[in-house]
Amino acid sequence: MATVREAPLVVIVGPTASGKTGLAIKLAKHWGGEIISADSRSIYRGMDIGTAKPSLVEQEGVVHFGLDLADPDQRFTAADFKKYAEAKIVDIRNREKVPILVGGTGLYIDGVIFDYSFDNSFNPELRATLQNLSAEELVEYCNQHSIELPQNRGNKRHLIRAIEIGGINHKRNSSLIDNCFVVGISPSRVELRERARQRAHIMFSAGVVEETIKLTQQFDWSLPSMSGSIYPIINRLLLGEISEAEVIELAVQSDMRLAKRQITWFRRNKAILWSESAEKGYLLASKALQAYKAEH
RNA sequence: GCUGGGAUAGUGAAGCGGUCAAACACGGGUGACUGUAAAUCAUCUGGCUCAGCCUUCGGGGGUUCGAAUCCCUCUCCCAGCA
Repeated sequence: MATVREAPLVVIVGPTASGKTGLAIKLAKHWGGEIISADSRSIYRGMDIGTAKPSLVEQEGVVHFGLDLADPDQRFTAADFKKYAEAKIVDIRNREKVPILVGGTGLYIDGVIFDYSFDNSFNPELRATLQNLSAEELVEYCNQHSIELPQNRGNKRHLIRAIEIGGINHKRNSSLIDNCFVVGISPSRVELRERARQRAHIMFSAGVVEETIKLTQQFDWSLPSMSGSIYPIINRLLLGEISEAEVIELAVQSDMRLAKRQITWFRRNKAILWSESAEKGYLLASKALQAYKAEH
């Protein structure tokens, strides 16, 4: 019987506005943990309020990694995140703390916990050229070059990626990495909607509009980092197209759609221990950590 | 009170005698997605005992083989005149 020397990797997943962040901080404070955020938007510097990034005050003194890793005009990928997170996990464990990976970006999470082998080819010129072709033409291209097609033939982005790597990446693991457990928070849709609405209001009083203005002065809307989040919606307010009340509605709507995609992604993961609330998720994670601590 | 315009599925909006359960957009559901992923895409969206059937196009009544589409009437909206 090999004894577990290292702390387990606690993973917390769930849709946006499910209360993951608060739960992770509570866990970290109680069990001596440090947090690694797995959120494809919180990695950007200067995008704080609009991405619901926990402020220093909200972090309650808990060490947070995964925040402010790149500028909005820098390229940062799931593979970059994987490398970064793995290093941090080692680092945290070396200091005998509990690593807590928390986030809603499924690809980031799975990259780490299923040890994805990302294909490192990246060809910006090819992408730019291919971008001018229609989905049908891209499918035709794949057929001519006998490149395996992605599931959705209407998805240009996936089609271009398939051409770039010469097919579909089939290196899949179905089992989790060792010494790791995953807790999923899945509140009801009504509750999520309510939380999203409250959050949108808070963003306004915290100054998202000012933050958006600052971002628009520095960055182009065509950047990947500038898509999604609440920023494009606020921009419509700045352009006088919609009112603040409409911004709230649209923000809630886009959050709910995001939540749906996140839930769909995570549902595939059979290893997740689901809880309908952050409170229950806390209990679940604590139980597992208790077992680990007992061995020490 | 008179004269014109209008009432269509969750919302907006086409249709203007048959091929209409009714275009399209939005909203909503489901799903895909291993180096853009808060992205990108697919699919469904009146009901049902679902290759068929049933109930819909403000209400009621007609015309017609056949109406959301034509006529009459009622109700409610909007514009102009009183």
